[in-house]
Amino acid sequence: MGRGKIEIKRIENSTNRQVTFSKRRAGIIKKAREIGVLCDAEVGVVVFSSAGKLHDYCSPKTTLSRILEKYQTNSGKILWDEKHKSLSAEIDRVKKENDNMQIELRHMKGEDLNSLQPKELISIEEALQNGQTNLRDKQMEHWRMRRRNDKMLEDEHRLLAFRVHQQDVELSGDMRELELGYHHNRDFAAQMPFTFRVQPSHPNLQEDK
Amino acid sequence: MGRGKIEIKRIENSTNRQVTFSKRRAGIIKKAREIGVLCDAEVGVVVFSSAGKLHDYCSPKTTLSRILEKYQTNSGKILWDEKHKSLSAEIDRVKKENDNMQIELRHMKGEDLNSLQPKELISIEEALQNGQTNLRDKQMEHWRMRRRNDKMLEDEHRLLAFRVHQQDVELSGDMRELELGYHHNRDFAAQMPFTFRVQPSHPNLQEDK
DNA sequence: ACCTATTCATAACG
DNA sequence: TCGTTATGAATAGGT
Repeated sequence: MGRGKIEIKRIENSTNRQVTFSKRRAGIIKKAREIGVLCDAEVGVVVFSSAGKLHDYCSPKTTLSRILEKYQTNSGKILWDEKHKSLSAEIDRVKKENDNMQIELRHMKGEDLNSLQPKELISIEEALQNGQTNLRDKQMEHWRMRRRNDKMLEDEHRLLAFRVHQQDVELSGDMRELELGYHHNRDFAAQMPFTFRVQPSHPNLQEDK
Repeated sequence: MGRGKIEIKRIENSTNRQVTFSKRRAGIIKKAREIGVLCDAEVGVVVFSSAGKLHDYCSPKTTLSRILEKYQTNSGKILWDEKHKSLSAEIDRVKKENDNMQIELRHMKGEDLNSLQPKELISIEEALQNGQTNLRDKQMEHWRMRRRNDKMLEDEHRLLAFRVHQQDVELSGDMRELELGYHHNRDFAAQMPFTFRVQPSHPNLQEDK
């Protein structure tokens, strides 16, 4: 049907194939709808284009799930049971993995050791030792980083304190200059060392709490 | 298409309906097959007649199960029955449990510690310490038990050695008694203390090898 | 099931 | 993707 007869074989021209797909898909779904109405049938259609795009139809008053459930009941055939099996197998697999890990974890915590051989105990001991070593390294790292941060903070505080002090002095210098006509070439450097010795726990420089 | 146009509404005549169903069903399935070949598509069709009879088609090189699985993946729609849902939920649950355990286990082994806070590191440290304590207790217990077993074995060996010696003496006594007419009331007790001091590694008392 | 007049679906093209 | 159209396919009604 069409301007020429066509052979039923894969259409190589991709554009043509796509067009034909659209038209025929619409045709099938129309037919499905019609048979549903005319013959009071339940119909479900699922089509994937070669590009993987999904199209489906399902007669009204029902759902694909229900149709498939009915399919399963009526055909008595697999469909879901296969899926059931694979799901169950998956559960078993994961649970087993789970059990093994649980056992290992218990052993690491020093539980359920009664059934173990001395050799096995030794390998656990090694694992624990190893874990502890790694852990301590990490803690040391944290500690160092923290100290470094503290140090930087401390330095920063000193700098800030110095600047604040510098401004104070400058201001009061200006004030006096204004009020009393003082010269402003006072020696700030003389006051620097003092200010520069702010302690880490300087009460006036509280951090976020 | 036919000798007259028909309205798309339920065919009341049951015979007609049945005939039309058969014809159109065949038509749909033919079309499904054709679109599968022409357009390289995957197609699944399920039809129930009003009488409840099942008919289906599925493009070759696949199965309805697989198509439906793909359907579920692509549409996000759920066409699972309750049993599947619960199985899937179970899988998710167990997998999550699994992941958590894996993480804990890694931590115990001193791996993947970078993301942890010092506080968390400390609790892991405690767990490791605890595990080690328990483990050492158990090892100590093994050690003690082994010592105890050795001791018992040793005692048993002494006893056996004594009995063997006793029999030797008894036999040789009998022999002499037979051969030389000796009396058999010799004092075995005098030899007991000596025999009783068999060393643990007594060369003459090899166990099963 | 088969037949066939008729309607429908659609291939090719714009 | 959409509209048109010539043509082959599907099928309603009858046997």
